[in-house]
Amino acid sequence: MTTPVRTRVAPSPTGDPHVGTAYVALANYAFAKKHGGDFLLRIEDTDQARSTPESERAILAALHWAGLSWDEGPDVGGPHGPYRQSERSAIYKRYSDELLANGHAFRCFCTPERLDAMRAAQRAAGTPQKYDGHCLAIPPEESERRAASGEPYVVRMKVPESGVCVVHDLARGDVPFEYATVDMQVLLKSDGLPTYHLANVVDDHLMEITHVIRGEEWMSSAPKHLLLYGYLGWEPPVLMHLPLLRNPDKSKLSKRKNPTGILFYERMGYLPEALLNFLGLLLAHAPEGQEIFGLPEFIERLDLSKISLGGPVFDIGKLDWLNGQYLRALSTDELLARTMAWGFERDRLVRIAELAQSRVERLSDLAPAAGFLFAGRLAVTKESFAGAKLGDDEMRKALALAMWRLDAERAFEKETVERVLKGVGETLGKKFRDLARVYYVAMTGSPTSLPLFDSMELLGRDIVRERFRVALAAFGGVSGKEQKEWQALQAPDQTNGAAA
RNA sequence: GGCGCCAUAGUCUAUCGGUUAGGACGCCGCCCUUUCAAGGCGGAGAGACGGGUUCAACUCCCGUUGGCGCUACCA
Repeated sequence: MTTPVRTRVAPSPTGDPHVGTAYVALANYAFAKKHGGDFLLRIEDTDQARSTPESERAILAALHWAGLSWDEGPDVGGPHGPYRQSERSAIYKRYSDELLANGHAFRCFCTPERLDAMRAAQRAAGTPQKYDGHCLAIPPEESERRAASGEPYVVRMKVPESGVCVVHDLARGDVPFEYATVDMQVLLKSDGLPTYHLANVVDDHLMEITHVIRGEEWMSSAPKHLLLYGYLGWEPPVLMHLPLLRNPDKSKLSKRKNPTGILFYERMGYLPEALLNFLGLLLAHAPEGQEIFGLPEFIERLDLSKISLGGPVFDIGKLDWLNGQYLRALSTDELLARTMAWGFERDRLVRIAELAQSRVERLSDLAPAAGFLFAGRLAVTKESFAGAKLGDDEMRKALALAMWRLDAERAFEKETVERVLKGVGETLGKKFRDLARVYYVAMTGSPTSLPLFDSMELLGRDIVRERFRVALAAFGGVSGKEQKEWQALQAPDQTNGAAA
């Protein structure tokens, strides 16, 4: 081993921490450790519109909760920083300029409208959809002049017109791609920030990443990346594409069909070591039995070149079994300590007691009244909703809109919940009073319970989302068509005072 | 549509030319047990299809079908 192995996970902070991120992180972490190398975490926040600091914090916290740690990263620092791409703009610009100067890239002044029209025409003609090279013909001087005059442009990479790019994948072997099918990817957006492709290649090189282990969705951009390494005169890392986690119906794991948030599993009461073990099972399987193992053993048995390439279904049933095994292996003291830390902290108990106090007549009433706050999924059926003043479709709509709109909120305090739920009432033209019963049943399992908004805050976003999903499923779910129609329903205007 | 990846039971997988195709989850049954779990024991259940290559194919090759991904100034 001449150069030390270095791997990384590079999440984009655009949403809730995803189990897929933990899966990729685990593979990278274990691979690096197996070879005595370093694992680092980099934040890919070049999408200004969608990236948020809250999401970044949540992702780091969730990965730490899962039991993963990194040698370098935005929170722990390191010699190759900064580890947040938004803080590295000048670096990308420099290489973009170099590519421009070398003639490996060119400025493209095409408007979004022209590109749309171009794609529409290509679709109609049935030809491959890719950039047509319109701005390739612009002479360098003119390109310079137009850029200097302030005309908006992007930088695109050039791609050979013919020939084949062979991608060496650690698990799949050689995968050939015709250059003719590779698009002239945008490297630098008109806002001056890089796209994933440029930032990724530059950072992986500068951070001395030796093995890029990432999701299979990147497979088809590998030729672009390899081309960039070549243009920049750099040695490309070893590539390895991991199969994607799937829903039970084999589609790519999505939160519409499944809980995908790491924090959901935490709130459901899964142990991090069980979740990691479960993910590890999808990456390295023991020939004979022995499915329960910790990180050290996992590192030892991992062999990415032998990984099973079919996308594995994220089988929650198996996770349940595994988690049960871990729970039973705990001493009673440990089990109790873990349970207390998980959902019975004193502060939380105090809040619950405050909510319940006016509703109890005996001390024995308290635990039953608050039970739903300590449960995971509720056993609600369509019958649970009987007695509401709304029709089935109205209830489904009320449930679905609340779920989607809550998803879109950054915060999850009771005020947020109240505003959103009441807003749904306005949208539907219903008194919130009539909607409330539906929400009570979905959230607490009963039409009468502790105050709704406080309870939802206490439950937390992940459990709330799952309860909405379960309630909706009890009604048969929402069709794709309905989803489109309903999401188009105007949310109450924030300017009309509701937010004040 | 184009390009690419993938294909063993419902699910996760072992096998790397010669096996009664092994294990785990789930399911079913039995045992244990005041119930229910847990635990123990047992059972049902798989090589997508069609061609090759070979003495021999789940395993290698080709095709078909199916699933998935990519096809953005998102990652």
